[in-house]
Amino acid sequence: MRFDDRKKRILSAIVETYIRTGEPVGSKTLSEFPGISVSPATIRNEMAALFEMGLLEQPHTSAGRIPSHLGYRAYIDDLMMIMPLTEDEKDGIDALFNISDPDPDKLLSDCAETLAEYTGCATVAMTTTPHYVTVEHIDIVPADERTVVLLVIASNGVVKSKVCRLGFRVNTGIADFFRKFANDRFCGHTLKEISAEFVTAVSIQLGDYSNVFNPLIVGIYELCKEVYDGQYYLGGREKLLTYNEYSDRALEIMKLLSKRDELGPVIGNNPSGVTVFIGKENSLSQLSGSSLLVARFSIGENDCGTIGLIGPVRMDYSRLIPHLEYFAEKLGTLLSITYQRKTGDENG
Amino acid sequence: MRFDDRKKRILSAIVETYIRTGEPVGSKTLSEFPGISVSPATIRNEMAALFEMGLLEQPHTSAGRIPSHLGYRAYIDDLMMIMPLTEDEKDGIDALFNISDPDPDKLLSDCAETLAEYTGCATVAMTTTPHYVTVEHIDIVPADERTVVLLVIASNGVVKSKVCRLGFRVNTGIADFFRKFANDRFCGHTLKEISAEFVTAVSIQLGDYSNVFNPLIVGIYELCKEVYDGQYYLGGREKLLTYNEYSDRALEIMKLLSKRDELGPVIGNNPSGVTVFIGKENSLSQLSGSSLLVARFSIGENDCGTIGLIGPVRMDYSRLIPHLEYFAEKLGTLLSITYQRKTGDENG
DNA sequence: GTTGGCACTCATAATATACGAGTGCTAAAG
DNA sequence: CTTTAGCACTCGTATATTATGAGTGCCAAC
Repeated sequence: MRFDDRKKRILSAIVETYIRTGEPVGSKTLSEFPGISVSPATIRNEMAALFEMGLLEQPHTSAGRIPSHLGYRAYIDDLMMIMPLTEDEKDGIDALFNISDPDPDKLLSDCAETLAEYTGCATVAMTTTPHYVTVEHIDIVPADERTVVLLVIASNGVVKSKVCRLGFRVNTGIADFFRKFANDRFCGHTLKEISAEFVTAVSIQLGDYSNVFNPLIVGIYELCKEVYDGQYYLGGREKLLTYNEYSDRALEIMKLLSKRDELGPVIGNNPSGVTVFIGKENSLSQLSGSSLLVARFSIGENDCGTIGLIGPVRMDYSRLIPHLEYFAEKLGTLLSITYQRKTGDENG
Repeated sequence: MRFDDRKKRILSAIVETYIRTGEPVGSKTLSEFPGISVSPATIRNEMAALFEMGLLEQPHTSAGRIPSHLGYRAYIDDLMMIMPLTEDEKDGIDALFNISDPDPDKLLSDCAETLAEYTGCATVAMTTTPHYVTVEHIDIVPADERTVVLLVIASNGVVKSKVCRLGFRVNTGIADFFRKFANDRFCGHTLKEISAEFVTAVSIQLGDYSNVFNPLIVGIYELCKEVYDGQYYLGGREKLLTYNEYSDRALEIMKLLSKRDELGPVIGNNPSGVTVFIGKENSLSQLSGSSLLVARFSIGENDCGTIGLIGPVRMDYSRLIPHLEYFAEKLGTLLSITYQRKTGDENG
């Protein structure tokens, strides 16, 4: 049984119609398609063949056909026509990101929200930090009599700060001492290395001052952890409620999405470009009724995070895939404004 | 018609049973209540009286009664027995907040999430900044060749920082110049005053350097705005899906909650203690099927924010009110660890 | 004032019937 | 060999009908 051209056209028509209407597609409907000019009976024969090939399913005897997971897969891999974004569409998306001086974290959470609004799907946005990233510099800035701001700058350009209140008055001498101490002990170490044990070991080197400086040491640990863990934002989870596929599963999925531990590994380990997981292809059983689209984004050559869409299997792949791709690209571009590392160019 | 003791006991029993079961309560069920030892017929007479008084409603002729909004109001204001939290319960809540060195913003968002988990309601947590709060100090810290960290310290003790990348190399001279300039222009002004116009006016005073320093000036503006706007966090919106009251309204309510513009004013303007809005008492029409509990929290004497619960009108007020109150109290205590202002005590 | 008795209401569930979209198969036409 | 019309069959959905029972309101008796 050959997967000939007419079968392909019929499968495409079924997938596209089902995505649009949510109703099983029958032979009569298909016969009215422009590209398919044969009688319903012929189409029924073809559909029976496609069913044999595992590309279609039948909810019940007297209903039309819907695509199986394999059917979607064939459609996405071979049949679908991806429409490149028009310049107008690109401009529209660009306008959503029109912020003068984006804070990287805020940019990412905004992106999750915007992407959800734009696609009607739930979204995830997360960053990942490579294992080789090290602490490049630590600074401590007296801000108030008993308040300092602690800074950790990582080798990938990420800077995090934290306000620490101390039990004693801070003068420049103390600040200078601690700055030197902290930089000596932490700089050059990878973020991954800086565990609770590592920090304890450093702390005891302060001897009698160990207790006094403990809030600062802990602060450095927390900042390193924050940088290494990266961000994890969700957007538009409530969008799922608009699909009746989720009428009684929405709560379960919404809970799952907020579990970074579960979703993070699934989303974070993907090649560049857009990857599609259709229904049962998802490793998490709770997602078997959903499709997951993920796209990695990068700053220059450095892969640094993922954005993802979660929606019903019956989602508009041909529209969403290029849009997700463009969002990822845009995000990388915007982040590189903030994260471009120092270059040889030193004038200005 | 007197609102005598037996009527009160019957109303209480109806409210409590309805809250527990979600089903209209009938005379037979009530007759089995320990505190009510009269026959169903007598109870029916009393219920007819309570209905006349507007305290009960009847979904249809052959169903039991449910409390009207007035009925809930009477129950909450006069009849309900508030159970003070046991020490065990308090310890349980305290344990949820067991963080060594809380970041204030994170503390608030965690609180929203924890409170939702604890109560099964959707939650809001927000801070408000009084109009009189001023900029106390601005600092600029070179962190990297072209990177500085900008700090704004407000007179209420809130410190916010932001990383700024600049188009030129920063040395201590430039940093010192800008620090002095910024402090001269901004310190002492209320956060409210620092508008876009104010910032533009300051910027042009830099003359030829206006463009060069613009990212920093804008950064200060954004930080001031961030402090003045305060935080707004939501928690556990998906909890609403567990109540069938929301079966078809969940999306609408979930969208409403994320609109800070709409909910903020309603939640932010309340006296201290716990305030209860039952169903139609809410000024937002979308909340007419929900009840809203809000509690203000404060640092020392300074009122500084609100936490709120949103759930079905049929919520367990007698349990939730004291719990919300304790959460607010706890939050104030924990925040005061971070936000305690400098005192006369200078040793250490 | 309280209670048992009883007819009445009405939401819910269960059952029966009708409808129709869509199929698979067969046999005839191309 | 492919395509198509015809037709009996399936089965989910919609509609109508009936039964059930929880709960009420009212009345007369205690």
